[in-house]
Amino acid sequence: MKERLLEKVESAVAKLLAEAGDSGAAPAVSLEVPRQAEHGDFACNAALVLAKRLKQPPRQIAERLMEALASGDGLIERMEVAGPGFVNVWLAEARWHDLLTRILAAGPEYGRATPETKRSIQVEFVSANPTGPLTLGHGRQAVLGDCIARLLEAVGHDVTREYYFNNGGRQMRVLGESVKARYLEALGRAAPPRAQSLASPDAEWPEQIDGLPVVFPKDGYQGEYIAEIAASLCERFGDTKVDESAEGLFREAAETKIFGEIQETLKRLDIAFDVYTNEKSFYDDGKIEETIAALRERGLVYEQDEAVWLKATELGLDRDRVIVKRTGEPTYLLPDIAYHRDKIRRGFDCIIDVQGADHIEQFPFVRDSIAALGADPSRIELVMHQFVTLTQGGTQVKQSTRRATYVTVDDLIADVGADVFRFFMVQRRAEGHLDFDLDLAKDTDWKKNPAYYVQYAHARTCGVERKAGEQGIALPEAASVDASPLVLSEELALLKKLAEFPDVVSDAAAAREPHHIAYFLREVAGLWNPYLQDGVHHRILSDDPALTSARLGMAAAVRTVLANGLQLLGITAVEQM
RNA sequence: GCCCCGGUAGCUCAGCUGGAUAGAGCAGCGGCCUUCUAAGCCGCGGGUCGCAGGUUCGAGUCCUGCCCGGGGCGCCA
Repeated sequence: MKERLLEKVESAVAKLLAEAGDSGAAPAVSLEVPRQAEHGDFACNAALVLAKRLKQPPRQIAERLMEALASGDGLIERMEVAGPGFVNVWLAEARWHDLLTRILAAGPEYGRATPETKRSIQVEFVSANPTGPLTLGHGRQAVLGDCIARLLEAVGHDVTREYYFNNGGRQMRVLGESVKARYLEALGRAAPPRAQSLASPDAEWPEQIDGLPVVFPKDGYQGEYIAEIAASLCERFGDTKVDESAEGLFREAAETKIFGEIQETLKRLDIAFDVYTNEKSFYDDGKIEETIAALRERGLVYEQDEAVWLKATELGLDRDRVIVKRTGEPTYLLPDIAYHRDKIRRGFDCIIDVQGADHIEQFPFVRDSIAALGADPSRIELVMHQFVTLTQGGTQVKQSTRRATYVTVDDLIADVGADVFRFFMVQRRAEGHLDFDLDLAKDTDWKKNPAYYVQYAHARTCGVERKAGEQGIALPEAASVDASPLVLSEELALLKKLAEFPDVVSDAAAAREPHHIAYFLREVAGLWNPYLQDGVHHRILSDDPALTSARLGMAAAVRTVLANGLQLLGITAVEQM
């Protein structure tokens, strides 16, 4: 519909340019759905864009554009020149009625697209190290990354979801030490540090308490889950592992257990990764050495203060960075460069890193380093997101990662369910802070909850269709539905809204911004729920068979769009509530 | 001090890569509705789009400077 109109506009523009003897490339013109319905179904800015090229007042060009657009093909109902030189266009009602057939025929495919060039895209997200349960920040990233992946799939690309985690560094060593300390404490071989010592990094830290050594690391993981892992080791092994190193059994036991739980959490959110990559593998297969050698060959590496540095200033960055510490252990940066190099080599056309605001500083170093090693940096994108705050009863809920007194993704899923969780996490644009309103999310009467509002619109539609079935009314076939009885303004408004869906999807995919889908669905539900509710002025199931059939067709079209949109957000399109 | 992200209605936020009179939900107030599934409809109030310049036919949107909030600036990840 819009495409047909756009084609007409483009050829009209070409005609005007040709008449003016201008053989240059035609400028990009847009067709927008105006904010106000009085401005037509579409507003075209072509005359404004052309004004300079043709050296004529925009309104005058708009008049000529209208003449060029006028033809008897039944697409356009009427046009007007408005404002500074917009051409407002109203399409013939019958064209909107055609749309209904198209939506019903497309079904689950409506809104999906086939790209001009199919690309292979990797989306890396979550990537939390297995040191504890997923936090709300991870939860936001999980939903964001998965929705971006779903959008890219919907517009026809090959998508790989990947999770990268670090299981080699200091963090994991501290994890092992924390578990071992709790193990020894459980066996009475060590004393737990005092609460006030744990509360603050500056607090006093006695080496012994009541004659027992304090072995818990100062920056150890304080969460209850650590003690639970230790307790299960006690149960399995008794005191036979007191001499085992923290690096070995304890670290591995913790990693296995915690990573398993993270995967369970992701499963609850209906998120499945295709590939898990860990840092250790790059040590094992020599990619770390290879990367450092390549950087060295490019003259980007030097040694100073017994450490190995990356000469990032030579790449135009603001400072150099250590890539191998004095201890001989690489920093996080080096494996990250090796990892991204590996991604490029795996042949993805596009690599999308989804990262939290605390990680973004790292990105230019990685990107510019692998660019220096010959990779095309335009193939790597960063999608950044800000943190999540939790509000309950009008005040912020305090989160402390250090003390492990934070609300986890699992906690919230248990409270509000995966569907509401996903909706709330994806409904804001990523660059902004996200305020998770717990009261709203778990509102039991569901009056204000936007997630339920959309789901309900879908369920309610299914309800009407069920009722039609009970009354022996056949649901219309896509090919045979006659939508012409749909003449009410609210019905046409709905059809026009549904027509926007494919554009909304492709724009959201191109911008990597799934929140547009959430807003769009809210708008559709905002038109549809009132329509259904007002069963006095317009009932779907009426005495008039033609009208009933048309309205059932519209209901099916709305249901289709809601279901397809919810699918893009990974939210269940429930049939009954 | 430097870098990144925000600042739009009482609150939480959209604003489609520069378009017309800046929108939604919630909260408040006043009416109506009782239904195909409850969560419905209409109206009202509420805004110097952080501030000041600039770019142009046109700026919430782009540029510059400043103010406020968050995050970062490690031989942590």
